[in-house]
Amino acid sequence: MTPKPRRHDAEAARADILAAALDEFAEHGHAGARIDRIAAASGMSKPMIYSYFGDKDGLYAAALREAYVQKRSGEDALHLGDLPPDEAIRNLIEFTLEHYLDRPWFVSMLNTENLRGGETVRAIADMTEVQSPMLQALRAVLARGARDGSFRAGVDATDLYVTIASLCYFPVSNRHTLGAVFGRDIRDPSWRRRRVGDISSMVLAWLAAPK
Amino acid sequence: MTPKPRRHDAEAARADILAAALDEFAEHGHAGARIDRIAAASGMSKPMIYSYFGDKDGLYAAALREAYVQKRSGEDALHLGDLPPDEAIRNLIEFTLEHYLDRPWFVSMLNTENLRGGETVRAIADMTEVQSPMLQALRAVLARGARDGSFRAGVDATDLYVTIASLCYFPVSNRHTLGAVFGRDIRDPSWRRRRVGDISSMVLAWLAAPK
Amino acid sequence: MTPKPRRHDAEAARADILAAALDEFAEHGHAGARIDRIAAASGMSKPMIYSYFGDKDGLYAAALREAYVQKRSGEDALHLGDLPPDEAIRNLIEFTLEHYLDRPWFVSMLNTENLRGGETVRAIADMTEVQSPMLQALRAVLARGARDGSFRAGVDATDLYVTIASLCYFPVSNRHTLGAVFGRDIRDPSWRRRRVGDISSMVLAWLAAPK
Amino acid sequence: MTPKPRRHDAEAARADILAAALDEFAEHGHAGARIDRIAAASGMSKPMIYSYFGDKDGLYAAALREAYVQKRSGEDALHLGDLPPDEAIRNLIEFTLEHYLDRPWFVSMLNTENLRGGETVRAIADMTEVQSPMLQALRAVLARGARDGSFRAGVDATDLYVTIASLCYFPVSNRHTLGAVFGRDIRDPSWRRRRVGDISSMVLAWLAAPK
DNA sequence: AATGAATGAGAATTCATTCAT
DNA sequence: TATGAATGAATTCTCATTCAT
Repeated sequence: MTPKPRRHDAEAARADILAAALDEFAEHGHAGARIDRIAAASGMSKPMIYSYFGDKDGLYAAALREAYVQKRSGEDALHLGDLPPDEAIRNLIEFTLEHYLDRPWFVSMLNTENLRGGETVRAIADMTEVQSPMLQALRAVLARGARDGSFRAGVDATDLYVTIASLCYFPVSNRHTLGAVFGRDIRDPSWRRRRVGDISSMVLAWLAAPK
Repeated sequence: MTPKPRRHDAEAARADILAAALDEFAEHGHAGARIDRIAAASGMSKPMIYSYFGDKDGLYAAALREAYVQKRSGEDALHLGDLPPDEAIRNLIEFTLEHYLDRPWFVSMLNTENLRGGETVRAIADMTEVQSPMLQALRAVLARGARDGSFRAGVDATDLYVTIASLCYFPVSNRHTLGAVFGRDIRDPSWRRRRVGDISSMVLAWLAAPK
Repeated sequence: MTPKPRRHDAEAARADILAAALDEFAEHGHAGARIDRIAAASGMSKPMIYSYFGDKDGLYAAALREAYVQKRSGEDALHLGDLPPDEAIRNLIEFTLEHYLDRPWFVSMLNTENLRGGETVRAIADMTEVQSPMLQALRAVLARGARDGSFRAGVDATDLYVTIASLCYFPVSNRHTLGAVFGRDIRDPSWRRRRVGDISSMVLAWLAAPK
Repeated sequence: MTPKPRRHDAEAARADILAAALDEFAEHGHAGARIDRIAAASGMSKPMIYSYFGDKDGLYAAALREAYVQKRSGEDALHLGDLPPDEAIRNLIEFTLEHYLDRPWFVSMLNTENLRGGETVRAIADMTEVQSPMLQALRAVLARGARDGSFRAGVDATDLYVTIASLCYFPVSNRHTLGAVFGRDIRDPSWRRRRVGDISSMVLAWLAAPK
């Protein structure tokens, strides 16, 4: 009768819960998410969840944060600094769209949080920090592009980031309404390919144009 | 306390309920919306709401439809056909952004519906029809532009619409997360002005470019 | 513009409502009955119903009374006094079973009222009176039978009535549970025919037996 | 006021709820039953009830089933096989009447279910099975009686069962209307005694008669 | 330490009944 | 007067959260 080996692995438990929470909040929104389902999906008991995350809002905040963290780690892997300016932009665009498409919970979490008025992002102290490396990298790319003449000067990195995000986000975020109203779905590979091309050329033209 | 006098006007009642519902669903999402609050805000009793709209889902569907209908009536008022092609595009962009900004419930309703997987838009039979006049108008504008040389040929109207919507939607839809993460808010008039300019020039450049 | 001829026929309206109420209460019981459905089925507006019958309980009481009244008028038509004793009994049995089967609301109303503890029958002042003609007729039949030797003396009319009612009521009242549990249904003509025979012979044997 | 201590015993909780439900449904019918009252009577919270039984219908079905199960366990205890045929019948009659009288919820549940059209019994898969032991026992008794000459041959066990049930059920089921209309109540001991005698002699005469 | 069992505080929905025209 | 419109007061059912073992 050896005692059942305890899975003293608090880290893994936390991660399991978080993953399940991300899915649940993304799929149902904040109000629609169910702690019961998160427990079932993560294989943890509800009291465990509460002991790790305090309450539903705490869990939600952790999930939201996790979404940002994962996005950032993807962006880090791009190594924009190693590429020629226009290729860096093209890669960023492609990565952004892929990321949105492959991780539906990211877009959904942002939607959910914005629906809620941003209460929670604002409360997560270090959010700005999570994004700043990307902005810095972008700034460097813009500077290099300006220097080598491929971009005009004076482009704001945040504006650029917002532009790219806008063009990639909307067709993913709104894919259901677009599908119903226009019969268009970003997941259709041919439209998607064309769209990536259009977005890239649009953004690069805008960066190039001697306004 | 004298009891509130009962008004007998079905049409007005329906409209009041719908307006309140639009606000409520937009502000809290589908699951977070409360019939109680809609009743209070519209000045109607809950049973009336149920008698007019069946159930929460029915009310939600009516509100979503109403959002689209109002958008369309704004688009109709643009009379794109009466303007030179590039001005038509500029006007459409400005209108789109204004509309999103002035009627926060529109963007929120779309977000909510997409969060829900589009179940409801798909069920509203005539949704495609609501949008088609805009597409036809755009097609005409594109044709005129191609004829007079200001636009290249072969641009798809839906692509154009999606592009404009993307660029206008994201900064509004995501204003809270953008605010927290980048300190940028579309409602800041100066950024907004610059943004409209950027969007217009970007779109027009893309339409003009002999790809 | 001749004025729309008013249907000054309060009697007919009352009767329509009552018929609909009988069906509704019988089919759904007291708590399950819906005034809305009664209004729809009778073609009368709800305020009309209230003005005629006061409230739901008033309507229920009226419907219950109506059920008894109709039963009695059927019994009156039997003219038991004109038949030889054993034939009178046989006719009564047959009539009772037919009546139960053909007017499902009768059995259902009795069930409903008993489920409610008889509160309402007790409140309907003249209920005893409704039944007494039948009892008197039965008493006469029993007396004639005793005199001509076909029945034993000393049989109580109420006991006889209860016996007959018991045997006819149960297979109708409980037809659904009997159907599910025994696969027996009184509406199957062959079982029904046999059953009437069995009941008759059982009752007559019991009346005949010099105990 | 100290909070009620929570008991942790699923089995007992289920049983308590079921007992309370049986009383409630029997006393008020399906539509008239109140989950609130069942919760109060059983000392459980409403959510527990829902977690054990799903919804009101589920609870009702469980209660109905329980009524049948308890009846059957009473029947099993009769050991009809150990008694001379006529005594077996007499015992069954007495048991049946007693059971109906002592457990008012049994008759009421059957009434309620029949009022509802038997929807639920039909859905309870194994209902037929619950009754078949009784039928088999009766068949054996009839066979023995036929063999030893006390009963005629060819009597159908189901018919016999229905006959006995009819005679015992009606005065109990309809005790309130009978009381109001005839002033007769089965709970009056002297009538009851006479009635049991009458029923027994009637049934035995019917079984004996060489038709 | 883990978790099955439990619940308070809502939330959607219904229905007998009454206004107000 | 007749009735479409309206609602107070339940009622069923849910869900985040906490016991108690």
